[in-house]
Amino acid sequence: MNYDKDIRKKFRDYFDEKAHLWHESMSLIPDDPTMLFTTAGMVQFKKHLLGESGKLKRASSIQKCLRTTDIDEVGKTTRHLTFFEMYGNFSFGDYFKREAIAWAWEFLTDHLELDKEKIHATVFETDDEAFALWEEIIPFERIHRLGAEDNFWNMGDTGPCGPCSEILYDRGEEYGCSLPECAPGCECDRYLEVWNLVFAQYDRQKDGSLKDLPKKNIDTGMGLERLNQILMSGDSVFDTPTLKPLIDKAQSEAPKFNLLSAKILADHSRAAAFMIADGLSPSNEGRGYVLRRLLRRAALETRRLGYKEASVWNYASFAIDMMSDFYPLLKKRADHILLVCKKEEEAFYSTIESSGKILNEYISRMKESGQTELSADKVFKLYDTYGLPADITEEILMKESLKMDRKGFEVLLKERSETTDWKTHESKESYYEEIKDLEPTEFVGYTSLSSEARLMKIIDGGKGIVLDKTPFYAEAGGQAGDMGIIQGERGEFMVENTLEEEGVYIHKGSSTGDFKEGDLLRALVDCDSRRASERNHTATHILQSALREILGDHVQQNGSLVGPDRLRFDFTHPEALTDKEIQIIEDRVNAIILKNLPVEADEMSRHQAEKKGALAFFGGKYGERVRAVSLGDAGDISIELCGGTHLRYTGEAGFFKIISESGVAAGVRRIEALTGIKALEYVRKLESLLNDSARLLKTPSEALVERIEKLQEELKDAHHKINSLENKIASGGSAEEKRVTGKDATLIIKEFPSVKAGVMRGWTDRAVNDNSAAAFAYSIADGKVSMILKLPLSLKDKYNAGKIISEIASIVGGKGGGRPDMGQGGGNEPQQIESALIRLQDIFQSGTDVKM
RNA sequence: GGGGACGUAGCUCAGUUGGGAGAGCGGCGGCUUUGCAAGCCGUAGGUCGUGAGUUCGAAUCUCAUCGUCUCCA
Repeated sequence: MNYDKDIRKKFRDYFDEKAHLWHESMSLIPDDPTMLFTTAGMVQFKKHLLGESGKLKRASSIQKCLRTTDIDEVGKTTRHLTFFEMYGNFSFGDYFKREAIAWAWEFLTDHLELDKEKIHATVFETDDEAFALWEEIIPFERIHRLGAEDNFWNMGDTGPCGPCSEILYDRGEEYGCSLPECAPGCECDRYLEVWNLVFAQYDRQKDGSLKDLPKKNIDTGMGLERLNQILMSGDSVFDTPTLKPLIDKAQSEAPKFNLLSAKILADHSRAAAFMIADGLSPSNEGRGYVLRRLLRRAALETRRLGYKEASVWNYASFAIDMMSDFYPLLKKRADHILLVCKKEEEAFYSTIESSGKILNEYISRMKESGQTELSADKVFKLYDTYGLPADITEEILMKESLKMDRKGFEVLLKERSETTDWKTHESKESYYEEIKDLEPTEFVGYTSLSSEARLMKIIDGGKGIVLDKTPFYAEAGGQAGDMGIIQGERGEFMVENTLEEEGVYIHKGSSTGDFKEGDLLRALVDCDSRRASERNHTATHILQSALREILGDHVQQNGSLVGPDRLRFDFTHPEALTDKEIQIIEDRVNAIILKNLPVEADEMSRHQAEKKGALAFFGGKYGERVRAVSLGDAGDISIELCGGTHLRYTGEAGFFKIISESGVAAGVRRIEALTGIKALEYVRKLESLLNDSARLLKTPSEALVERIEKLQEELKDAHHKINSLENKIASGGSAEEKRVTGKDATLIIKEFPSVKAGVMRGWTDRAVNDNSAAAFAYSIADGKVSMILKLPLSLKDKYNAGKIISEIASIVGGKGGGRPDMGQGGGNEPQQIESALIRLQDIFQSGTDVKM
């Protein structure tokens, strides 16, 4: 038996037979921005479990999941993983405890032939119903009542919750902790939790009390790796078909094998591959940071395994090969995944290098002062600010026969993680409560831009209205929602945006006049902005096809935004586009537009669309019936699954112009472009900019560049000339200089016209050098005095220029300072300059230093 | 969402309580030399991220802003 493949099939078949609707695994990245990742099979059915179900009664799935709460346990225990798959069957107000228990039992014992004698069950301490149901199957000694911590499930502080029942497998005493009290519920490895059956029967109120749910749900989850482990009698989840080969690979290839590192690497590289496949990029915040952390932890382990260069990608690649039978997306995006891994590893290595430099400074300082242990706060600073893992710090220190305060570091780390507050984005506004009883809106906007409609409900305090049918396109698939107007007999509603929730279209905006439910209205989409959006949307499809044609098939959509003003398209590509490439792409897109090819949208089955080779955006959700938009005759330019609205012929897009190309993340580029009138306006703006510039420079626009180059040169020349002239003025005209014979040296004083401080400095330098005298320069401009005093070497020990200038400056109402041989200062009372000069001469004549 | 650090020459960076914008590599010119990342001399190259403020004076201090790096469930 192929433990992996065959069991997947058995599971699906078993629940198919029990009339469950099979659901493909959803993305690891849920739509819900308050959730970091898909952490369980139920995430896909969250709405159904909350009682928002439509017709769906029974469902089953194998869901890819990611959990990082126990990331530090991975590899150390027999059962923790960050990425795992979960079998699950679900009932929404349909069957309940009896079936859930009986089927789980039947599947495990009849279909997978687990040893019946070794199966235990746990139930919530007060759940007599579940206990009785189990008693029909297994002897009561193997049924255990456990408390809320193990056997009561909550979705949140309020909402659906209920007791659960876990099926455990007794692996035998040799895996136990050998404590006398060892029993199901114990932390040790003897009783392995296989399958958790959740009986969602209550609705927790705000006051904490429990109310019976009108529709009770079943939510079950069984870890695929754990099940395989039992079936294969493996010691841990790493002894299963999707992880063991990665360990073996490390054993045969790594320069320095150790099992723990291999396990961590196996888990993390696999998780990273899946995350990237689902469109995530490493970043320093939110979900992207979790990916970065996984990749960096993996990279650290490759170092422990003796690798000297980036090699996580090598393991990710192997994981992709093993898993792409079930997750074809992995294979499809393999190049991109490996590229992202490599880039992130390289980034990690360069971080280590630059933070290593700082560590080296610490080390040389330690050696100077004879310290042997690096303090905890330094270790922490290196880690927290410069990204140098403590393990690497220790490794480097050890080479220098030094130590670090690891305990102190860990204390700081703990303090740190306790004080942080980590939130994901705010939950997007939901109108679910207000619209849950409404029928889905009929959308007529593919074929028409206006429609008679009946007002079904006014929501959001009058800022939203729902109709029975509408021509307004709701924000989806990157295309912006429509704007327009809804007219009634007693007023108008200006629609600013259109949203959709559960099939109900919500027109957002403001009303002038009076509306009430049941009114017959006329809905009119703003034609211009809709057309503008359509131009951009069709152009996006053309752009995608041109990119694939010109850059290669590795180009995959990684997000897009289509509004009336512009379009934005993100796609996978390893490097920045050259100007030449951008031009070729622009040319190609415009060529397709000019051919005026037909754009057609057809509804078909998903299977049919796949057969035609339609491109599906990887993060998109598609049901069984899909809409395929094809460009060109029989879709020879492109076919994409798309619910958006489009032009009828490509020619309607008008002029297409790329306005920017930039990077979004490693391996992901972003193109922004304009179509139609907007593109024309853009070019016009450039044109007038050019014309204005040309007019200002009094030159034909063709000669603009040449003219600017010439002007720049002239400007530079002029600067040089001014500089040398100012210096000449400064050095010449000795008549303006005043010489005062001091006690220890001559003092030369000179007044400058308004010039830069640099010129005065230059003069003082020369004056001091040529005459071995002290030099004082000053100038008066804009009601301010500025001055410089420079002393010859011979006065170095007796006089302090900084201090002298400080006193002189105070006379003119300012401050000053500097070094012993040179001081600068100034003030804003030029009328006092004479007394300042007198004081200065006084100092030199008397030979007294100024002490402050 | 919250901490921390950094933006100075083409590149890597230095610039020590505010007081002459620097080094190394690279570029260019010359000399020397037929040996692999050669040597010597000279030279150009900077809105010190951007904007405001404090000050006689800001790369340096304060605030804002943009960007990069990094840590945290």
